[in-house]
Formats: sequence, structure tokens, C-alpha cells
Amino acid sequence: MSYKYEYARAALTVDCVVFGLDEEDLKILLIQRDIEPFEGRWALPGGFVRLDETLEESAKRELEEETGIKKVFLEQLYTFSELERDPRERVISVAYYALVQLSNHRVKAATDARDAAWFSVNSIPSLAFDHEKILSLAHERLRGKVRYQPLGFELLPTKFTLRQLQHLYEVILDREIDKRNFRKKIQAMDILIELDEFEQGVAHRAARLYKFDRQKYKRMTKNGFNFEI
Amino acid sequence: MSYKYEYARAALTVDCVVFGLDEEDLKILLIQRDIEPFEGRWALPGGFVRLDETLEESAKRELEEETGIKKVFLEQLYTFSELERDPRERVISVAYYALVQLSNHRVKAATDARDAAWFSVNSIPSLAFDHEKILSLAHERLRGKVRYQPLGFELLPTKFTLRQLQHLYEVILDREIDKRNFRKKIQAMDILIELDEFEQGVAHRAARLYKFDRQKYKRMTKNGFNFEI
DNA sequence: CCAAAAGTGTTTCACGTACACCCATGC
DNA sequence: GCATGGGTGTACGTGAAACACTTTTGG
Repeated sequence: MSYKYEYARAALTVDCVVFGLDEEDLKILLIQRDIEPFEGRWALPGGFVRLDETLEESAKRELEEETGIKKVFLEQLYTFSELERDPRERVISVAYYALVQLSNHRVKAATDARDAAWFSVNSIPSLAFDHEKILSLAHERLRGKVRYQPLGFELLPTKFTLRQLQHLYEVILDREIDKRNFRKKIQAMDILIELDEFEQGVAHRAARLYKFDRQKYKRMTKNGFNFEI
Repeated sequence: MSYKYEYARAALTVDCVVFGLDEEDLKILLIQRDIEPFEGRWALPGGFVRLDETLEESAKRELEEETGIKKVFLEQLYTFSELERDPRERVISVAYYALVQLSNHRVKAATDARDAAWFSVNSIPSLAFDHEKILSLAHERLRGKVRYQPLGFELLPTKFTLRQLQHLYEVILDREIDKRNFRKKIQAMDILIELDEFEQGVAHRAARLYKFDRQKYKRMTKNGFNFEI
């Protein structure tokens, strides 16, 4: 079976830059390609778009097929269209970036992939296609956006300490933040729910746990509130 | 002649949201379609992407073909992929937004268009396809970005008065700005070149003209300067 | 009792904001 | 000389930034 068109058409793919955070640093998820081109090379998870799905659906499907990840924060990044970005033929790729709670995602390799693994954004191997360019745009977007939108919470467990939150911003923005000023600022925003729970099993005073109050944030946004770190 | 593929492929288009500014308000450029579907309806300029051009090249070409506009600030906005957005078949569209100096652009209609005209963003007619959605995202993006990047200058003549610049922000951000504070802020940024020229033919004291110092802005940006209105 | 991180207050300074008046020009 | 917008200075308050110590807990 084949499909005929009057004019030549580019192939269309999606690629996903998946960010996760652990105690040390910001990580991204790569798969090792099991097919040509770039067989054996690390690459962003992604694949061809089907005609019966939107781009976002396609990105979610590929992510689940190749890495087992479901239900994540996903947002469109940019569409890449350089003529020679794929050696096979003209391929245009719509990139997405995703934010996941790394601890929930022991990754498993699957379709078209030998392996899947988390890499620190500071030590990325050589990637297939123009994926390094895509990754660096995604990283830039994350850095820019995390200051003005509450994206950070997507990278943390539902319940987190203020230290974890601060650490998140320090890692993503790559600068130190004054502890007291950070706490004052975030608490003044009044978008966190203070829980009566504390972290467990630490060799020092246990820190209080908080939750992000998404409902309240939405209400406040409607009334002109602007999140900013 | 025809082209065959193993899998079905979506058609790919670009659409352009072109912004211009005049004394009254923010305007966008629309064309009246001369072919089906939506014949006679107003729509964003745009068209099918060819295999030998990038998306940006495609957007520039369509813009020139349909409206005569060349050399503009152009930036990718978003890629739209709803299944039913085009009644003919599956069409995915990459939207761009452009900023032009309206006074330089007496528009002319051309290819595939009966007519081309500027409309105030506050009174847009019913549009073809999902173009209203695209337009409203573009408008939102412009509002958001104009505060953090020196996009506004793209909408003004090379030489402009501080009043024109202030008016630009008032129109785009849809709020009044205090004259003295605005002038202090913009002059403190030190990114304008004060000219020894003044506006002509006004029935009151003539205002000094300024130019945006793009070179200096780039240098300052490298050193950590952040534009913000 | 020691180590390690939690948690808290105050001062300082810069900047945003609000506000009123004089100046230059064309008609 | 009057109408119109150009152009400037200052006082006040808020919020960012810098900084040090006490508290709690586990080992």
C-alpha cells in the first residue's frame, strides 16, 4: 500500500526533551538508537507523526513507547526544518519538552531503542541528527520560563521541602540563592500549602513538607498575579 | 507527476500574523481568499511549504507573494495540528509572527488573494480555518515578549520620538504609562541614540528623534543586561 | 555534645510610583 | 497669547539584597 500526492511532502516527526531533577543536577532522558541512521548513537526520544493524531498526542505516544513514561507536563518547543537535518530525506521535526518527577521514572528501553538512560545536562554525549541543537534550545527555554511560570513543581514530588524547591532553582538557573530571601519571597506569594508532615530519615532536623496549590495559583493568576522568582 | 510514500503524510503550511502600528492602534494584515475553501473569507497570509525551503524561507516567500512585504522581523510562533483544522485534508500549519513598519507598507493583493488590508486587532472579522486562534496566540505572545525584548522598535520607523515609543507600549500592553517614569526608565537603559533631529510639521514644540542602538544592545546583553519595560 | 540543616529578623539601598510645573513652538 | 505637547525633579514606599544567629534532631 502506498500514498500518492500531487506535490512532494516532507516527513514529519516529533522529538521530546525530557527533563528530570535529582539531588545533584538537572538530567535529560536519551535513548540509544537501534536502527539506522545513527544506529547506536544517543538521541532524543521521538518518531514519525501519524495522520490520526495531533502533535501532542504523537509526542505522548512516542514517549510512552520508547521510555515507558506517561502523564507528564508537555509543551511545544519549536519546529525544526533545516533541509539537511535528516540524511534520509526531508524531515521536519516538531520538538516538545517534558518535565517529569525523575524518582517516579525508572526508565525502560523499548521500541527502536537499545537503551534509555538519564544524562546530566552538563555531560551530554554526541547526539544523532540536530538533537544537540534541540536540546540546547529546550534548556534555554526551561531556564527562561521557570522564572515566570510555576513549571518547577512539575519536576518535584507532590510533597517537597523548601530546600528542595530552592535547590531546583539553583540548579536550573545556575546561581546561588539566598536562603532567607528565597523563603520570604516564595511564602509571600502564598501559593504553597504548608503540611503537617516532615521529611523522614534525615540525620538532622527534619524539614516541613509543602504542596503547590494549583487551584489557588489559577485563581490568583486570573486576578492579575504574576509568578516570578 | 506525482509522489508516492509508504505512509500517509500530512500537508504542511505556514501562516503569518503580521503586526503593524499606526497612530491609533495595533493592526494586523489579512488577505481575502480568492480560492476555496473559505473563498471570500479573510485569512492570514500563508501557503504550502515547498521541499526545498526551510519554514522561515517559506514564510518569507508567502509573505512577499501575497502582500508584497519583504525584509521583516519574523519569528516562529507555534505549530497547529488539530485534526480537522482544514476541511480538505490533514494540514499541519507552522505559524510565524512578523513585525513591520506599517507606514512603509502600502499593501498590494496578489497570488491567491483578492485583497489585502490592515485591520485593528480590536475589530477582526471572522477568519478562515483556525486563524482566529492563531491570531490570538500571536497577540498574546507579542504582549508577553515586548516587555522583555526590544521587539517594539521593529514596529517603529528608524527614527522615532519618545512619545511614539511610549504610545507603542501603551497600545500593545493596553495600559497607560506615566510619561516621566517611562522616559527615565528607557533613558536609564542607555540603548537609544539621541539624534540632533526633531519631528517636523507638528503644531507644537517638536520632539527630539531617537534611534535604537542595536549594536550597543547586543553588547550589553552579552554582559548580562536584561531589557525590561 | 557535635554535626548538619531548619528556621527566623533587620537594615540598607535601589527602584518603581505618583505627582506638578515650566518650556518651546505653531498658529 | 494661547493651546498643545515636550521635557524635567522630587518625595515616598515597596521590595530586593545582604547578612548572623538560634533551634531542632539524629547519631
